[in-house]
Amino acid sequence: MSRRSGILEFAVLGLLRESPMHGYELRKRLNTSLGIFRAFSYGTLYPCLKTLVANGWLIEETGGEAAPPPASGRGVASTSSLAGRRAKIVYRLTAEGKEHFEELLSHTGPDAWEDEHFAARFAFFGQTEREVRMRVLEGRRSRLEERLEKMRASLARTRERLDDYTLELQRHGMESVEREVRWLNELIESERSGRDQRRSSPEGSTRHDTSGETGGLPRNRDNTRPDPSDDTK
Amino acid sequence: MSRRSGILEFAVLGLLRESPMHGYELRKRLNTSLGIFRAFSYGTLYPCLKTLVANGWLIEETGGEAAPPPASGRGVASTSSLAGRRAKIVYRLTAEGKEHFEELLSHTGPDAWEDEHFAARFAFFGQTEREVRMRVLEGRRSRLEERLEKMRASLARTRERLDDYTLELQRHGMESVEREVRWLNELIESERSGRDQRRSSPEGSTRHDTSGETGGLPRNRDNTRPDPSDDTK
DNA sequence: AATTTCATGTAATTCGTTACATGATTCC
DNA sequence: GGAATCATGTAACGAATTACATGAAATT
Repeated sequence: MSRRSGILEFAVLGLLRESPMHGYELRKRLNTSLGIFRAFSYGTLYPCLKTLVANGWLIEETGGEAAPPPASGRGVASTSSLAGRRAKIVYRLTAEGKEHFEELLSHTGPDAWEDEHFAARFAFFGQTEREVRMRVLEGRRSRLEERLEKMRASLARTRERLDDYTLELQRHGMESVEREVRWLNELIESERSGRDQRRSSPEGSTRHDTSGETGGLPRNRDNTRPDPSDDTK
Repeated sequence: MSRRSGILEFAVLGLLRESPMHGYELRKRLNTSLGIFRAFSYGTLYPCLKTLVANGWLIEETGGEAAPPPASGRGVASTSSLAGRRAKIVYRLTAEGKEHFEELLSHTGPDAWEDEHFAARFAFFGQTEREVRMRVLEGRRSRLEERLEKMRASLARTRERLDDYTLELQRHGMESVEREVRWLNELIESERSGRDQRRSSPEGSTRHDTSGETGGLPRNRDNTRPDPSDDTK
């Protein structure tokens, strides 16, 4: 069976949906373009790709002609077409894969509000139905509000017994969560007022500049860990 | 050898240093008092405790293995069945354990600036030498600044190709990191001004006033609340 | 009396990393 | 021709979770 990672599977499917890629590039996109994801290692990625192929969500397209059974008629010639470099194994989403991804997109389990999961969901909001986006945002918010409740309670209970540093750490942690809640509030407000009803095409952006004041933070801790095989190094 | 979790080991040692406890309580402290820690499960905690005992850093104190262990005379031994009642096991730090913990406290490897590790270190700053605190805070800060650099680069590189949501996620992530940097700056400033408040000779007596932080951390506000139980699950 | 909370554990499983191998291509 | 980077994998291990199993104490 292939109860693979969930988040990795989801992200891979989502990225490949935009365009076919080989493993190496995929990993880079995972770490940079979707900055939220922690750096998955090849030891994780490649086996996952195999599983996805085995499930029929992906097919491999080898660029090399050495293989006699290239069954599927693919028009992608080994050279020329792809900007200068030629990859060994290009993964492409199958129809079933696409279907599976859509299904994952619309399925909102209570998993979807957890830190990493939420970030992954959010990263593909461009492909997500508005209704689902709402559910995810609101789910996340109430998850955080729960968390806040506990933190407040704990703080009240232990206030006297702790030293300044511990207290400060808790205070800071709580503030972070509060910020994320505010951020979510703004996003939800945006969705409601119908900011952009988008479709999957990456069109121009209505960016408000990066110095915007939409305080808060989703990706709290554990983002990227140092990685031996890290890019941009 | 037991290259156990590192952070769990560290936290357990640190908590037990303050006072002996049994496993169940330990876990609660891990989740609440030191709110930063993700909720370790019993499946993680108990085996870890065993390892620590095996290493000689802890000893188990069962209700008293001699004959009459009931502590305060109570309905003991009602279970006619032998084997003694299943007693609480209180763990106490041994001298070696204490020594080991001090060693961990003063050792600053590049691990120490990683997210979870850092939080654990910070939580025990009360027991930590000022000099070491400085190293950890500054190490953490430069780790984050590195991170920011990468994020900025990535953002600049991909700005055009991404949709609004992805961009927003990245923006938000960056802001979070920036915010933590500012926090660290304040803390570092506090440490600096807290040191040698009175008549500072660079050396002199190395009194460590672990409790009365003259520098003063940013104070926090009141949150009074009663509260029933809590448990992260 | 029944339920909840306290308390301790184990086995199987999931998720992911490190370290190791290998080779092709590009840049200097 | 040698280094760096691109590219793909595997085996061994690591850390932590879940689900299971047990039982005592306190509450209702």
